Amino acid sequence: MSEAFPKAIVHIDGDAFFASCEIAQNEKYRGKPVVVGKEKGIAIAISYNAKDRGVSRGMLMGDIRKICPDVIVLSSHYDLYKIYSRRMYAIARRYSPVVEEYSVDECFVDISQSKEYFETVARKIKHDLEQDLGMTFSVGLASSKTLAKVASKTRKPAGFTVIPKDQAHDFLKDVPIGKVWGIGPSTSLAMSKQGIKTALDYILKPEWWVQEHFGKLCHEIWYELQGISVHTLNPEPDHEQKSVMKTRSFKPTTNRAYILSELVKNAENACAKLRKYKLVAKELSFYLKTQQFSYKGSSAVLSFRTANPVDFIRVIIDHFPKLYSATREYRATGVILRAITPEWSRQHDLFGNIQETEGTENLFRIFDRLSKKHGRRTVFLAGSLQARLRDTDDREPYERLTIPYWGEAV
DNA sequence: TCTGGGGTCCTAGGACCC
DNA sequence: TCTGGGGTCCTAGGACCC
Repeated sequence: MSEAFPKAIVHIDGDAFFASCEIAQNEKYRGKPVVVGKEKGIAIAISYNAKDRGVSRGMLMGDIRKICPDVIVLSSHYDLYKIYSRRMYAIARRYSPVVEEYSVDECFVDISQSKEYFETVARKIKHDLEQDLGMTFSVGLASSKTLAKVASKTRKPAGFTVIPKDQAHDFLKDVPIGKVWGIGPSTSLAMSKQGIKTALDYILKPEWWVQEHFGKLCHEIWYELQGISVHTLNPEPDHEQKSVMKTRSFKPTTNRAYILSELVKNAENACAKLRKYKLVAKELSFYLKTQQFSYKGSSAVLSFRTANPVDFIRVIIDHFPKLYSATREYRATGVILRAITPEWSRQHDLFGNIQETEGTENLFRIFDRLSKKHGRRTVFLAGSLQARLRDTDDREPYERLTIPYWGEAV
């Protein structure tokens, strides 16, 4: 323990992580401009080499080829990135048991218990990561998570930055308040109205003032930026997921039937994801997003757990009239399933709802298998047909079959 | 980043109950 | 009957993150 580091937190950030994983797998790509996202037609991840050539996130593949003809375009392989991610966590755990798996390409490590100099340990972690994984990492060391994040961001890629507590002011005077972890556009705007431009401006405000003008989260950030740790690491290996969501944007429209069918499709896809991971859900919320980016939503709690879209679609159809206005243009819908538990935990309820829903759920499992065999979503509910027609260029005729009790499949 | 998709957490305000 | 004050639970929506 020292003055400079009452706690010692390391933040590790994989540089251009998805692209770096691809390069680590395939040495022939090293040093070349690599872009991941072929399947979506836009750049999801960009190697630093490609970044230097002017490629940016979200850029269309067509435009990328124009400015960078020798670009290597790859599809994304999330399973591969997960493997590298787990290796990253494992390497961090060589140095401390307290590792927070923050995201696929980032983690925090609390090395406060280390006997060596903190900086030496942090450098070793970085060295091991780069040696073993064949890619670079940006690493920050400080006495709080937020400050460690500021540090790792300071130099990229392959940066190594240390912010001792007593030097926080020097670093923060050049950090725009909106770049701080947890301060988004809205808070950033509110702060600039109060004359706060940089992170230093912010921590120089007295505590009472911060509490009076901003919420709990900002109050915590105020401490964190001074190097006083209030955000403890969450070392739970893989805390289970709390929600599953499916959303999709489309060309602005007022077409009621189409919007409803988008919702049905999202519900189907969300349930397919539940079934894939052998999960069931009890709560549903869904929303419509207007052209002006405002949201109108609704939610409901079912009396039983299910992965059957029909159960959720019933609710959606029920609530839809409350939300939809014929005079508004909409650009997206979303379906969120909450209160998620593993399938096997499902209890039978008093009214035997489980039987009823299990019957059709098995049907969906058969559909899942058909889809696996014959390509994505061979079979789906007629309610989402309109949403699906948009996706296919080849209007091949669908065959409809009517299934008793819950309507038509196509 | 004139704006994609998948997540988490916080909070204002209504409903309901003393 | 009208009234005040306070607590809890829930929902809808906001804000942020990667």
